[in-house]
Amino acid sequence: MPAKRNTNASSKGSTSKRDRILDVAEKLFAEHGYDGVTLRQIASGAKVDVALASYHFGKKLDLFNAVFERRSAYLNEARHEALRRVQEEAGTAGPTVEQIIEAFLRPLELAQETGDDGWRHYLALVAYINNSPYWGRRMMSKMFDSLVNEFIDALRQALPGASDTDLYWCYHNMSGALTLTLADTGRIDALSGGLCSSSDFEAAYDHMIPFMAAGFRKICGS
Amino acid sequence: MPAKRNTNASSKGSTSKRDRILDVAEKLFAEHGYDGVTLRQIASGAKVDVALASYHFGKKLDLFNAVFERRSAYLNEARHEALRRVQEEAGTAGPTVEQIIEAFLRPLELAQETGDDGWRHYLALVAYINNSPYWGRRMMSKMFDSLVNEFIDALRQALPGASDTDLYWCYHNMSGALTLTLADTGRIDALSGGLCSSSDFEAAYDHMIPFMAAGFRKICGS
DNA sequence: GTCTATACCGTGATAGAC
DNA sequence: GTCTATCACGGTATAGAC
Repeated sequence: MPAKRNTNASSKGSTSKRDRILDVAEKLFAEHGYDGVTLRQIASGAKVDVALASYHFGKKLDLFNAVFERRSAYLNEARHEALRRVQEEAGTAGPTVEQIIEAFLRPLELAQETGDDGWRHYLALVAYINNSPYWGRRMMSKMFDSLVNEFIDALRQALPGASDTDLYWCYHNMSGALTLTLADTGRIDALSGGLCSSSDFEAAYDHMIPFMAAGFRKICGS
Repeated sequence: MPAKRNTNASSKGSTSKRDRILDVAEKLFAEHGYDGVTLRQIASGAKVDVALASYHFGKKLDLFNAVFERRSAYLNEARHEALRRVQEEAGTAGPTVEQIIEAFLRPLELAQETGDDGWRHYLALVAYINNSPYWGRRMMSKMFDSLVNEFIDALRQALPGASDTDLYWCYHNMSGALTLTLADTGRIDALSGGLCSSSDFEAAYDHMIPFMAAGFRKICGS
């Protein structure tokens, strides 16, 4: 799951300055939030002049939006496609809850494991935004509501008789667990005394998918 | 679940300036994060001079820590007590997964519903910190690991044969869902077209508790 | 001890010269 | 595209009022 341009961190010399600004901004915004990062830190990390970020993107907020939007189309497409595939395979019966959740989540794991750190940082940034009362309200719906509602539609079909409020609350639970996974805070490492690692995305999703499916069935099952 | 001093927002005139600083800082840090708030905004909101925060708390970071710590002892005690109570009621058989999770989560709902906005803001701040790669690493363990491990011990007993890695990953899922609930971002409101509200904490926990119990049983069940 | 006024000095975003 | 200047704002120290 590569981005369109070369976003491999190991080849910084060959990426355009514009892309380097986006890469560094992505990483820093993900770790420190919007206000925790200065344009000077971004410029310094990208080895460009302070003013170049403004030249390419305008205001700091515009750069923030540019980072958030850069990978969104690709990601939405990958998840949409994953859902379409399980629906096609399942035929008229429709896919199971597990299959739908798998289609919702696995593309994220794949992105995190491409070896392109950019995807890890990007998804940590999505986690930051989704969990923020300030940014979440402003930025999540435009970018993700359409895709999420596709999945909720599929779940509604797989769980006949489920009320919409139950479906949305179950989605909320899944979204929260996913958000904390994307944030990759190292918390589970400390809590478990090193037994688990928040960077072990395979383990995270392997546990998340059946866990969430069971939760959905419990609340929304017939 | 009142704080020791008067933290009712409606009686600002009667609270000490020191407490007003904590109250305003709590609210602003929860919404905008550490770097998104200036001492001047806090002072202005509390209707005190800029220098007073430094006088009482020292550096900005010390104020941040003071806010984070102010309600933690009370909260940990309430949750510890809730666990102790279900354990006592259950006797030697030990409490069920549902009872343990209920003890873990309900005290938070109660705090959010006291009518004291301070508790809502405080818990949103905990959500901000827990989901932050930067702050989560630095602040969560010291404050919450001891309590969380009590609950994990109880769950280990209620789910004999469960591996510790499974238990920790299940806890991670629950913690993520809880974190997003505490953050109170209004996301579910927009997504559901107003059908659900992230401020409807009763609905949130009523859906969360059986959902999480089912997830734990699925992953850790015998 | 509690609190305010003010000053200091570094740093931030951004505009404009080149 | 780059460099520099600007000017507001940030955290914090200090002096002293009550």
